Amino acid sequence: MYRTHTCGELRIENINNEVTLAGWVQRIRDLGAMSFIDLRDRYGITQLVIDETTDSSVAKQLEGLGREFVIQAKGTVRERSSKNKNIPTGEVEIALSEIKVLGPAEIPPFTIQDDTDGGDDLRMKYRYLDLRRNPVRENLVLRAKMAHAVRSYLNSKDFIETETPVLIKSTPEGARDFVVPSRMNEGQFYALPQSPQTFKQLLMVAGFDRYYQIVKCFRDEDLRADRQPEFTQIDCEMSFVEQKDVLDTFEGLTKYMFKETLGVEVEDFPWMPYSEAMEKYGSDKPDTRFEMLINDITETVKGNNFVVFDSAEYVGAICAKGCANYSRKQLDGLTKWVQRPQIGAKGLVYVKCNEDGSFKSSVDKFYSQDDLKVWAEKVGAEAGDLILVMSGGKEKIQGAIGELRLEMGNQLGLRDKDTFKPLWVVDFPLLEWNEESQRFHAMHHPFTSPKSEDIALMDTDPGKVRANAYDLVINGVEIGGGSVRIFDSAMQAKMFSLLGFTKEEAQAQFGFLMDAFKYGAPPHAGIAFGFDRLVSLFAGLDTIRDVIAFPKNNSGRDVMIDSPSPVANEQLDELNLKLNLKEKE
RNA sequence: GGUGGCGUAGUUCAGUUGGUUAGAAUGCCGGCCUGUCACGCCGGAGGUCGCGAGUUCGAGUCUCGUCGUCACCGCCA
Repeated sequence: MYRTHTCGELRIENINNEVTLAGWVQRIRDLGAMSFIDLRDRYGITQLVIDETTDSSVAKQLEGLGREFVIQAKGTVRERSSKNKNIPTGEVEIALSEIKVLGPAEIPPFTIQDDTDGGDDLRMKYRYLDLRRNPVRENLVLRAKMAHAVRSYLNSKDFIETETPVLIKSTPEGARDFVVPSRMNEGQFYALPQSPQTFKQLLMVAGFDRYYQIVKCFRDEDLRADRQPEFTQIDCEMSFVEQKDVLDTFEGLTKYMFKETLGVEVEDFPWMPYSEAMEKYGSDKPDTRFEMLINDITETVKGNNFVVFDSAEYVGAICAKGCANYSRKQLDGLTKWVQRPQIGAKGLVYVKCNEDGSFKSSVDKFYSQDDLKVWAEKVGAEAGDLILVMSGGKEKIQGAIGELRLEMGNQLGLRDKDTFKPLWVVDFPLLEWNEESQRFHAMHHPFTSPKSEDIALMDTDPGKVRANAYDLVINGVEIGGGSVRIFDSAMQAKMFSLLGFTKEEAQAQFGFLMDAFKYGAPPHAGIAFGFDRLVSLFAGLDTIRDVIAFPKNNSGRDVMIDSPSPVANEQLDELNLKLNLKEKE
C-alpha cells in the first residue's frame, strides 16, 4: 500500500495514528538540527518533521532530496507545537520513521507554486508540471464539475448522449477543415468535424428526439486567446420544438450550471434582437454588464458646416459617466486607440460636459454651446460626463464605437468578472454578403430556417431575411448559438441555391441530408455551447488555454510534444501522398 | 496574409543618449542555524544579451532581415 491517507486529510483527531503518505516534495526547510518537508498531492499539503527524535538513518535519506521528488513517508501524526492556521492540516505534522524516494526529480524549470515564476511558453512546454499548480488544476476540476452538471441536467430531461463520427466528409462551407488522408481510399480524404451538425439532424430524423454530446470539434483557422483548433462543444438537438423550447431548456441548463458549480443565481435571460444589439452595443455579442449605450446622433449633428459629420453616413456617440475630467493626454490616448489598424477609425470627437453646465469639445469651432447641449440631451449626458463621438460608414462605426465602449468599460472598471449578465440575441440575418466570393454566405449555417414571415423575401431581397437563429451571450462572450432547422428538402434545396450551390453540388455535398428529409423529418432545432469558453467565463479567465489540459499555442503547435511534425516517407508512400513544399525566397 | 508588444543568468525582469568588468530578485550549490511553514543569516557558481547581417572607433541599446512567443485585425458557415 503506497499510502493510508492523502496529504490533505489528516487533522488533530488523527494524533498518534501511524500513517503512510505519498506525494511530491513541495519544499524542504532545513533548520540544522531539525528539518521540515512540505509533502504535496492534489488534496493538500502535510508537513513532515525530522528532529532529534528521528532515527538517524531517516535523516540520512534526506541527503539529495529536492523539490518535486516523489516520496513515500511513514510516521506518526502528532500535534504541532507551532501551528499554521493557513492550511487545513496545519495543526498536525508527521514525525518521520521511514522515508523512501519513489521518483527522483530534476530541478524543475519553474517554481510549482500558485504564483509561479514561469512564463507561458515554459509552462506549456512543461505542461505536466504546470498542471501540478493549484490554479491550473482547479480550472480543470471546475471543468469536470461543469461537464458533470451538463450530463446530469440533460440526462434528467431525457436527452440521449450519442457519439458521432470524427472522421467525416470535407465541405466547402464554413471554416477550413482539418483533413485526414485515407490509406484504403487512394487520393481521398476524411475531414474532422467543425461540428456534428448534420449527424445530429440525422439523429432527429432517426427519432432520437433529444440528443446531446460533449464533443471535440475542429477548425483549421488562426487561433486567438479564445480559439483553439480543437475545442469542445456541448452539442444538442431537439425534435418537435420551437425556438422558445430550445431557449428555455438551455437557459435552464445554464442556470443549473451557475448554481451547481459557482453557487450563483442568475436572472432570467432577456431576448435582444440582433438589430438592437448592433444599434445599441455595436456588437452581436453585447456586454450588458454596463450601459453606455450607443446613440445614433447622425441627424442631430448635421448642418453646421462640419464636413466630417455632414458627409458621414452615420454618427454615433457614447456617454462615459463622470469622465469630463479626462486629461488631454487621456483623450489623445483614446484617439490613438481608435486609430489603431485593428479599429481603423479616422478620429474621435469629444464633448466634455463640465460641472458648471458649460461644454468643451474638440469641435467648438462648428458647434455652439446650445448645439452641444442638444447632443448631451440626446445621449443622456449630465454635468461631469464625457461624450465620445465617431462618424463614418454605419456598420464600421457601430463596430468601432462598440469597441470603444468596451475599452471605456474596462477603464472605468465596469466589467466585473464576478457579475454575470446572460442574454439571448435572436433574429439574426439568415445570410450575409461576402465580398470576396461575391455571393451570400449563411450567417449561422446552411441548415438554418428563415423566419416564416420573411420567406417571401428570399426571392426579392435575401439579405433582409431574418433567421430562426439565436446566440447565448454572457458578459460580451459568445457562449453558444443555434437555430431552428430546415426540415423540408425543398426548402433546404432553395437555401443551397441561394448560397450559390448548383443542384449537383448540393446533392454531392449534402444529398444524404436532403434524402433523409424525404423519409419523414420532424421539425427540429438545436444549439451548441462552446464549453471551453463557458468554463473560462466561470473561472474568470480571458483565455481558454488554462481550462484545457494540453492546449496549443498561437501557431497551433503543441510545444510539449512538438506537434505537428513531419512524417516518414514510408507513411506518405502508404497514403500515396507527395509533399509539394514551396521554396522560401 | 496584416498590425503591434516581447525575446538579457535555470526563471521573472532591470539595463539611462550607443561608451569601463551586463545587474536585481528568485532558483541552484556550499556553510551556519531546534519550531519553520515564501524560514533566516553568510558565501559561491551561473550570460552566444534569440539568430544573422548592417551602421559605428565602439551595439544588450540604432537599422534591416529572420526565428520564437503573445495580443489583435483578416479569417472563424
